[in-house]
Amino acid sequence: MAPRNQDTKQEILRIGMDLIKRYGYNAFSYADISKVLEMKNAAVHYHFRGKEDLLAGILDQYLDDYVQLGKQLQVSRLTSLQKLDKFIERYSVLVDSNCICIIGSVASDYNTLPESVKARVTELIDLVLGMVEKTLQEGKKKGEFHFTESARTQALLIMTNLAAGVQLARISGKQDYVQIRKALLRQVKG
Amino acid sequence: MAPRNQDTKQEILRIGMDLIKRYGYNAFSYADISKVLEMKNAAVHYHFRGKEDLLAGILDQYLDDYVQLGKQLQVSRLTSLQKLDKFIERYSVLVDSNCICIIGSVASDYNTLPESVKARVTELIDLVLGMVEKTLQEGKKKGEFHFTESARTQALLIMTNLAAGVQLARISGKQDYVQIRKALLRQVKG
DNA sequence: AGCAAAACTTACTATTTAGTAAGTTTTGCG
DNA sequence: CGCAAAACTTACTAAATAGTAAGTTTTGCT
Repeated sequence: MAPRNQDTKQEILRIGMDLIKRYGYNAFSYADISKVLEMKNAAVHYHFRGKEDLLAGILDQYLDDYVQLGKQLQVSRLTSLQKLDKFIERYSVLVDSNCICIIGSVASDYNTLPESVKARVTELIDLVLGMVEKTLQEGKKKGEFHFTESARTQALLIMTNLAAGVQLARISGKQDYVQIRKALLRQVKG
Repeated sequence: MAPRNQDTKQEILRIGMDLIKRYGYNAFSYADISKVLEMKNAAVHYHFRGKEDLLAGILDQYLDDYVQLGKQLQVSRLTSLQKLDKFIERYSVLVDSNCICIIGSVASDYNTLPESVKARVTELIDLVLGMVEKTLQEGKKKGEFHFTESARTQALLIMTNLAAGVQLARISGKQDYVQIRKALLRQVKG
């Protein structure tokens, strides 16, 4: 049975995020969400005035999610490699669920996004890129990593490999993603 | 003035391709095309029965385009590096025109594409990936390149760096793309 | 010039879309 | 219990969408 009451807003966010990762921002409607919840369109509008607000909510939650992950990693005793792997693991999950990453999804639709959310997309990319860069920097200092590019550039390379890697995997299969994953780890390990 | 007659079909393909690279398959309509041509919706339907057929036509043309490039490179006296650069140059042009590559665009929308065109997307990826792989292989044999991954894997890395690189560039600016471009060239040069 | 095919326009349809206003039910709280 | 706010449903718009059928114009060819 579909959840009710206060959970509904969270459920809408969850379903919306899944739809974006699966089909993209321009390919889902309020009806898609309300059908899953066995509710009416207007119920979704009650929680989020418009699709614009819904997207903003989804991005905000995703931002929070990554801030959370960042804090977790900071207090953990994981090696830099393990931290990087926790990040990469998120992409592997996407491949197995036939999805692409939110960043890649909204980036592809960027020119069609409402102006009010574009800033959030930039913020999200800065956050994720910063996290990877920091982990790389730290790992290099500790002697775990041995890449020659700047940490920022190496983070860019990893991000693009993964983002496009999951996009490719939906078409040509998981094997290509696996190869990319292995190769980028070899790159940073040196 | 908008072109007429036999050129119209080609114009529709050109405009459609531009719209896919700029906004994505799900974010443009027949009206967008007919407006540019100063014609009616039905005129576009005369040349392409449905959006599905239009997409198929666009992908076919893009396939032809790449086959052409492949032949050109084969008979040319360019070094492997110059060949690779001709390929990369296509992505630089995209960045400057606020577009992403067709492959990345349809890959992001893959789950929403009509079944009849999915095979063409696979074909396109195989073709492009094969071209890059071949160039890398050839360059390594000639001593121009010195990468350690298999040519296939290295081609995958380059493709994903470029595809996601142009997606990223629309948001965070050209500078990131330029860094990626430089770095991937350093990678293959060894 | 005449004619047939090609290249359109006119005039629609059915569906989906985001969104709204007003009314009803549910829920938790004093 | 009673009541107010929260969480919905009902019942709609208005606009955009892909698509179609039938009629008109344009074009190239003999």
